[in-house]
Amino acid sequence: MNIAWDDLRTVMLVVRHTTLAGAADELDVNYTTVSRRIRRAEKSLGVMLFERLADGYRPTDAAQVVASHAKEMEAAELGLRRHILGQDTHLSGALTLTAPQLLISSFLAPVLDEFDRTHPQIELRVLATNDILDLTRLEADLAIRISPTPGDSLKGLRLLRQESASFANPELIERIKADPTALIDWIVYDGYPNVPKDVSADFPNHRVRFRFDDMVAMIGAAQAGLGVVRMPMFLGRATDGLELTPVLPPQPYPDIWVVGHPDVWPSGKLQAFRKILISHCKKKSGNFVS
Amino acid sequence: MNIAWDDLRTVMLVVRHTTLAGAADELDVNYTTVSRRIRRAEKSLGVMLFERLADGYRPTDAAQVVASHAKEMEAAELGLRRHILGQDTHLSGALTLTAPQLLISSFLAPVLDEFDRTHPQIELRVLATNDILDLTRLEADLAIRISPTPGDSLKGLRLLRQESASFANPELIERIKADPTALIDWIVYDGYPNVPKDVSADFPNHRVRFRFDDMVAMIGAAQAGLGVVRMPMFLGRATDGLELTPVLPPQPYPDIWVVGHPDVWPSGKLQAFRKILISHCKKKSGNFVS
DNA sequence: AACGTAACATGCGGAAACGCGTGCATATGC
DNA sequence: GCATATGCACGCGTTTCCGCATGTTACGTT
Repeated sequence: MNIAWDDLRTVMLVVRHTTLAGAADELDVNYTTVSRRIRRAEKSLGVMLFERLADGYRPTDAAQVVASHAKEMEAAELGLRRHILGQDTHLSGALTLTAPQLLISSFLAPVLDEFDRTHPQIELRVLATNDILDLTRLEADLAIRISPTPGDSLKGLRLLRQESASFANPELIERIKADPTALIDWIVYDGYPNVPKDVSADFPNHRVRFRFDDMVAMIGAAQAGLGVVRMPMFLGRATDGLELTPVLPPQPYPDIWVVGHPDVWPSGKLQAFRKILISHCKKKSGNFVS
Repeated sequence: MNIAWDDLRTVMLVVRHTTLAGAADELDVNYTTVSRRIRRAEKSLGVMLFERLADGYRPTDAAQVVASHAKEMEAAELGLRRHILGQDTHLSGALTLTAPQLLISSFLAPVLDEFDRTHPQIELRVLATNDILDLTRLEADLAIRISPTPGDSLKGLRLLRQESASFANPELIERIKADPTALIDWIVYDGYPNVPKDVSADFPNHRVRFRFDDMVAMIGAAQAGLGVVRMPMFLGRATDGLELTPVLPPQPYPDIWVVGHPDVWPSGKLQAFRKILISHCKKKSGNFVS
């Protein structure tokens, strides 16, 4: 009654993906191998783990139990890997960073450039996504986030306090200036689907003209003059064809943080990155407030 | 940066055994394989794990870290195996039982006999030892113990309440009877190295003649007439050549329990064994008290 | 109805992992 | 001081495991 730990891991991944092929991808082996490992696991445990169906493997109750225990094992493995990463002082090898796309293109690019020049031995991988990656699972080593807090069980440093304001293309701004009482069109983000509350009393008439789920698209629409956009100060300033308009006076906006898992935080590579990042933020902090 | 779980397990076992050969035994592979797995683990983790010394592998700090996380993984694996065992209703396959040697030879043998006749498909493995095996680690499925409680986090049933008393060989008993005031020689157990406190007032003079660390040897000495022994009632009664003597009146003694891990407890095989065990205990309970 | 897709099953050849035997170093015992 | 035991390193032959190519089945589309 001895069961190979790798087979338990394989069972877990098949339960998670519901297909041999999916599990095989994550394991970086052929799905045939996954099939054989499942068979071996069933034999060692003396329990049927999956019903073989045309559209995939359906886990039995026993497989769910195996998967839940394997998940605990995986958590321990991740803990180990984080610990080893955190103790690693070498300034070489891979470093994975994640940040919102717009923050990278409009602000972080120089940091990446300087970091790569300073530490050419470190291969920096950047995951530019608005998704919140799971640093506990090491989906990334370090994240730069726009958020009021660093998040549960993560360590963080506040890099920048920032404000938001309203931006539009110059022609639209001229029109508004010419007649402040005319109806002002807004382009708003799905997350905050209304006209901002604190608009200036000088501009009494507003309506939502478009709602977008993507900030890049909103920027394009604003550049085309389709309306006024509320966005972080730094982003409006960094975007060609947009200018500040006093329709919405500057107001608080979630801060920019660099966050990481406490286990990984002390790593030499992460320290090195934070050093360059922080010095860059100090230099540029003026761009983020009025 | 992908590490095979079986390699982590192997590192843990080498840390635990300090030698390749020891780990290999437990893994049931050749020690050459262990050596190769260690090397592979060091390569995947990018860390030295052991100093190769003449008398074994000495773990580095990194190996201790690996081992401690692998231990968490092992705990999860054991949890899984216990759960599967506990859900198993088949009345076939292996069942491992542990009990003190003397309890088996003097009382439990008929239970084993009846169980084997009733369930010939179940291969019963009996670990006759005074050591407290770790049921959490599945060193045994079920234990019969002489103890005041079932023990931490284990489930248990009290099988029998019992008393102890003093026994000696018939000639010695005659001599004591002839002169109750003469000096009485005791053979005592290392765990309780003095003459019992509650000896009868009719026999005022005692001394410890021998101390033993093994009950079987004590019985032999008592049979040879070397002294009086305090032992559980059932044991004295079941031993040829010993008889009850009133030097020490019957007094409380730790109860006999059957204990198991709660995860494993519901298993069909365990239920079947307990059923036979309990009915046997009910029949024989008179042997255990005065 | 024919076709395409997305699953898994199966058979085969090659690569990787394994076990065994041997050799070397160090400690232990007579 | 020599024999023995224990523990690891290394090389070789074997077994096992794996990836690839192909076959099969179910489902959906045209």
